[in-house]
Amino acid sequence: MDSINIKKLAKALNLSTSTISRAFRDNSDINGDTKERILAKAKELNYQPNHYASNLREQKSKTIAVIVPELANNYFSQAIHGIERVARENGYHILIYVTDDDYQKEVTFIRHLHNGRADGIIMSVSGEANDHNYLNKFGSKRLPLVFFDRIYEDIDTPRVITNDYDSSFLATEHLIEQGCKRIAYLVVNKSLSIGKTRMQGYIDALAKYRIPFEESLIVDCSNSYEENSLIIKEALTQLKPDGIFTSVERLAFATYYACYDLNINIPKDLKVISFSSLEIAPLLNPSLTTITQPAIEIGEEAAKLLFTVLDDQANKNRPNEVVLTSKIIKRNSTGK
Amino acid sequence: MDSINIKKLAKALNLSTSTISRAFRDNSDINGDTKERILAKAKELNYQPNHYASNLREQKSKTIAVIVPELANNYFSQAIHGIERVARENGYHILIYVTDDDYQKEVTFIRHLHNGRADGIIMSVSGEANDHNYLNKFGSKRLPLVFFDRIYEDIDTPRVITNDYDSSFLATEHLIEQGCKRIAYLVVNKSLSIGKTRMQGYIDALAKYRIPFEESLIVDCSNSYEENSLIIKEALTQLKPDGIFTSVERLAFATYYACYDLNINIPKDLKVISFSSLEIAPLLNPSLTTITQPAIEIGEEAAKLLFTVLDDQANKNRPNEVVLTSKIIKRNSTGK
DNA sequence: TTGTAGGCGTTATCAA
DNA sequence: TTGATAACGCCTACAA
Repeated sequence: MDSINIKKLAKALNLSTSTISRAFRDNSDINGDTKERILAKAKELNYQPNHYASNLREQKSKTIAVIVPELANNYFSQAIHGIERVARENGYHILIYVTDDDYQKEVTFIRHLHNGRADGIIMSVSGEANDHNYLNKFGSKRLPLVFFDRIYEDIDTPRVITNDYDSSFLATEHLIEQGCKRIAYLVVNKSLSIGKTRMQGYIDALAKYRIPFEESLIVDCSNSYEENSLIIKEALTQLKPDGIFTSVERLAFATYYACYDLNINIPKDLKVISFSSLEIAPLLNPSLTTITQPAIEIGEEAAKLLFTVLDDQANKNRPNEVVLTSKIIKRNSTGK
Repeated sequence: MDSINIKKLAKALNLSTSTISRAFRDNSDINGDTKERILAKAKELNYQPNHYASNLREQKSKTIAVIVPELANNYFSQAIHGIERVARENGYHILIYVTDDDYQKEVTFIRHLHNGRADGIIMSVSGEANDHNYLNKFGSKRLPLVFFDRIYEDIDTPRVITNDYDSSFLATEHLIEQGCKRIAYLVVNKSLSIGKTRMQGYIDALAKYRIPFEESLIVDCSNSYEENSLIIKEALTQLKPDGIFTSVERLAFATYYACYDLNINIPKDLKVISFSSLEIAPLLNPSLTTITQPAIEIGEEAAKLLFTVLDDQANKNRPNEVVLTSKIIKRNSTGK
């Protein structure tokens, strides 16, 4: 074995391992010269304290795990970017787990992470329709956990969310002001809290303008591109809406494709607004009116919140909920 | 300390720690009943072998590190998705590092990773203009490393790339066939190998059609959105190209924005083709002709290649280079 | 088939 | 200021 470790470095310098160790720690009593000598030699030999040994000894990993439903999505990649930045600044590393919206994977990941691999978890959940109680099974041993965006309301843990209700209300209102009378709401799973909250804004905005709520205009979509394509085309031809509000970005894309195929003109025949973090929304044909969530900032806030908890296990004086504000950006897809 | 470990589990079951350990390993001699009893109790008590202790003992981490220049980019998030999938299937976890195209960060990450934290590295490089030799400093202790997309040609390590030269040649040829006579090539850093390879295809295609190569039509862009906007607008007004070929996705977006501002009609006044993995290229205004790299597959191949190396340190019978094929998808931005 | 014991590389405690 | 030593939790060679 030719790899370098603290013992070899100690021998090379005629010092003890404890002295070497001290050179790498800040608060230790150590002679300045000795420290420099050690660090110089360490650099020369490419020595770095073994991470696993340190972790084992110190019982922490300086690592946080990020669990997301999907990656090929502007929102989540931006959020991860934000998390990565804050983590890095704090000397932490991030592990990425993608559930593909599979509840079982989420459970497996979370269980697994409780083996000391991570000090904390940031998660956007996948299993709202399932049993969340598995998170309580860990009791006091549960890792610090922060939710963002998609959360379990019945689990008591800090969370970063956006003002979805308000945004949905305003989005619906915007469509109404632009002349829409039959507005369909496209959602991936309406029983999920994020779908529900966003839907409530839609319902209440309709009420404000005394537009009767029609159950059939709530279109429940799936995670499959092909299925959604069929569902949306059928909705467009059967329900004949003049406005569409989609709760997630990819349903807006699917709507665009469907309209291209069906020769429906956006915005003349149909106005479209969507939750989306797509940076090139202005380049779409037509440019897409969006409710834009501050994705990077959400990631940053989630990471900061987690670090607050990590720094401060005892003291519970930390916010339990951070609410960020989304912006409606009006573009041509809802023009007159 | 209320946390569970192998000793407590052993005591709870009146067994020795070695027996417990064996229950979690596949190839060990252990009584079937005992094993079941142990696993059941482990589940009950939420016990999992401590990852850091195992790693320390076994000298491997079952973790691979992925280093990319940026995350908010369809290409890289798709590639990571592919890597994640293959890693997961092999029981590996992935750590993500984003360099923001900063060479120094790359060096720091790589150095750091050599402390045992990861068993291997998959990287798309950031520092082609800099000194790559730092990678050789590790000698035989260097972690198994696989490059994808952006590589250092002078470092001997397996790589996954696409047929960039051919694609560029065909892309340029396509523009010529569509009637372009003055084709500008937009690149982020033309001294980088990926820029160079792609540029050579462009140059050779021009030559085939006896179109004189003009140095000024190579437009060197930056990483800043604002700067690029200025550079591209100036190029459009000064050079008056009738075709633009961009070596990376975001330069195509910048070109679109510039054309909107300058009232240049794509494709009538200017035809645009770009390397891009954007799934919604058909939804752009106008729909964008792309050279689409198989990003997810690239990630998968890179991961597979790394696992080949990990499984097979001694035997050098593994491919050193995997070349995947990109597809040109013709859309309206290069229409007549 | 199960148990005992030593060591993976580090750091904290204590003594020098 | 430095050194010796024990311990973090696990795995494996060896013994029983």
